[in-house]
Amino acid sequence: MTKLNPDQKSAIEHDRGPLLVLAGAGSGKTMVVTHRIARLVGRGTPPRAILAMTFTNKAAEEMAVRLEKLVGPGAREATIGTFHAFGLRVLTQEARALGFHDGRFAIFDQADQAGAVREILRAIRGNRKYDIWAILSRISKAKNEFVEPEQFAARKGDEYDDITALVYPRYVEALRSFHALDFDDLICEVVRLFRRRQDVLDKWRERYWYVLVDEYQDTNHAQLELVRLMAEEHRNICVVGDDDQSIYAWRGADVRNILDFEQHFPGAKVVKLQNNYRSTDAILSVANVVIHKSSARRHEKRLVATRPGGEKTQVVVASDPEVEAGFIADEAQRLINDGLQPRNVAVLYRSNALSEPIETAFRQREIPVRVLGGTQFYERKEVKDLIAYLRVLTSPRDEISLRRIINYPARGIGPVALERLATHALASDKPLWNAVSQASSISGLAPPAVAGCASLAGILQQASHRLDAGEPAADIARFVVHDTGLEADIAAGSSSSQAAARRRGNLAAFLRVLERFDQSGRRGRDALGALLRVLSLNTEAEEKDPGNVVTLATMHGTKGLEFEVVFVAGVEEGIIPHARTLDARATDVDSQDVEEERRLFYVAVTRAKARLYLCRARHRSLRGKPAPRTPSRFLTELPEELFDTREVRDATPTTQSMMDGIAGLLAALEK
DNA sequence: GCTCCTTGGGTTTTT
DNA sequence: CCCAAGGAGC
Repeated sequence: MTKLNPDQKSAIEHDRGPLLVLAGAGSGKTMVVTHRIARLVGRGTPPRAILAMTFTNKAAEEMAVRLEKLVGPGAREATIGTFHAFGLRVLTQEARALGFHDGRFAIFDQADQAGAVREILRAIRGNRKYDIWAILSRISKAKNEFVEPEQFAARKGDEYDDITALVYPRYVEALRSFHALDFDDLICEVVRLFRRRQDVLDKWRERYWYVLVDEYQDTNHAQLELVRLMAEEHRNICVVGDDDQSIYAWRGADVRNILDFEQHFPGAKVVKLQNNYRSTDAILSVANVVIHKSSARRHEKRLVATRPGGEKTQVVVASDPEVEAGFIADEAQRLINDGLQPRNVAVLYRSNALSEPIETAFRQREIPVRVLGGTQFYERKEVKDLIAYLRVLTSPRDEISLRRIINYPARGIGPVALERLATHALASDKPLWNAVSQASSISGLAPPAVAGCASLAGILQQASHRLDAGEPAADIARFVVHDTGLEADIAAGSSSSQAAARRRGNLAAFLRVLERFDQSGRRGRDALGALLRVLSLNTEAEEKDPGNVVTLATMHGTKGLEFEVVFVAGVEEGIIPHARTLDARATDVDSQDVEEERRLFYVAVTRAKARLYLCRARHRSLRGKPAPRTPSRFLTELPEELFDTREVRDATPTTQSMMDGIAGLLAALEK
């Protein structure tokens, strides 16, 4: 795509001052961003003065690679990364200004956050069971809007707001005492720091002359504030995004950021990229119908196809998910046999739980696939367990990690003993870890618990000495895995030898990550702690070269990607739109959620360049119970002339021969 | 008091 | 189908 259209040109050549690029799907967005940076560099801006923030690691990676192709190795001087990575970078460098004088803080992922809330709920002794995620989502929303616990409590709300008002202050306090930051803090704490320390803010402002934000529609309020602080002086802020692809409101994203950009940054230039270079007209017609039925407030725009004609969309109705998966794999196989590259095929679904039959169907046919997302590598239990041990080493105040491993593998420290340790820690105003390492001097602990504490403390202290002595992290991790009995527990605790092998494989993969870290020559507690923090942002597994394989992914997971052929599976009411957005009883819904589902479907449709299949099953078992399924409203809304429908039924030999048998019987009767 | 086993309840998307 | 709370043995 060497020829630029006038809109692309004006976005690239815009010089100074705020710029909003409304980049429709497939309109050459990444090209515009990278060319714009390249042009700045070409005209004398040093790459290190450029800050480009994205939303996902994948997008950052993509941008960095493409920029390097344009401007050469100098591009590496530019700061390109996710908002959270940038936040971590600032907080790490400014650790002293933050009160983490030793720099030994942990980053809490969602599981850790949930653990903290669970502890708090237990302490409150609520007689009711609460949905922890609903509470966390409210806390997160409040944090991102800089609503302090007191202000939150002063507001009136529903029952979940009430319980959140109780949990929120304790949650903030808990994280502080654990020396931990959650994902939201990585942004919010930077904003707070910049607001309170003009000198620090000035330093970072001077460093970055130009600020770019990709996928701007996905930013939340705190991110807007960060962008404002970084850019309000020189006002060289360029944001790129598409409100029609805003699909992260559930995570706090506020689409008003992109809708109101011109108010936030007066005098902004606005460029709309509406030429679509990706999809055929046939596919784009479907996309346009989907998005124009939206009732949400949007920037008015209409994608115009540059590829006329094209194959009609196929709507596929299968009897059940296995048949659906079988059809998709067979059809993919057929297209691949006709010369299509596997890497040009993707299968998209609403939630990871739907991937299983599809993955199985591809594997049965020996078509190579990669499954994006799913249980993230660093969230697998065995990996998290080992990480928890290492986090206790590098950040001993991280009580959530300590609680995770204090009695795993089992070493005699049961709930009662743990409670006693915690009480003792609280009374002496010391971290829980101190209580564990001095368990023998705590009265009222059962002998097995004392022994367990001694064993745990012994292992960790030995590991700690080795760490300080400069031993490689991988060796220390191997020591921990072996001496704690983690290794033995994997063998004993797995349901099958296959499962055990897989878990061992995950551990081995994590050890390889540590080995690579060791090879970089970095040693010691603080270096390992820094690695663990970076890893917690790096949720993608370590596969940089996927090879020539079919992609299986959630609709969220493929934003920004494109494929010749796209299958969307499970286009059923209750899946897309998801039941949770339709169910009034759900604790977190509002009416905008269905519109977000629509945009999500739109994102899925616009991934396809040449062929689009929208598949659904008539029956699907959810949670073990089989249930009849109806087509998604996004399907029934489509005018009939835009697609062809085909029905696929189970074609297993038994069914087939039964049909043959009946046909034969009928034929005989005819005579 | 701890561990194991059973039971029962709950499942979106991701930095 | 997988994790978290509850009940019986050591």
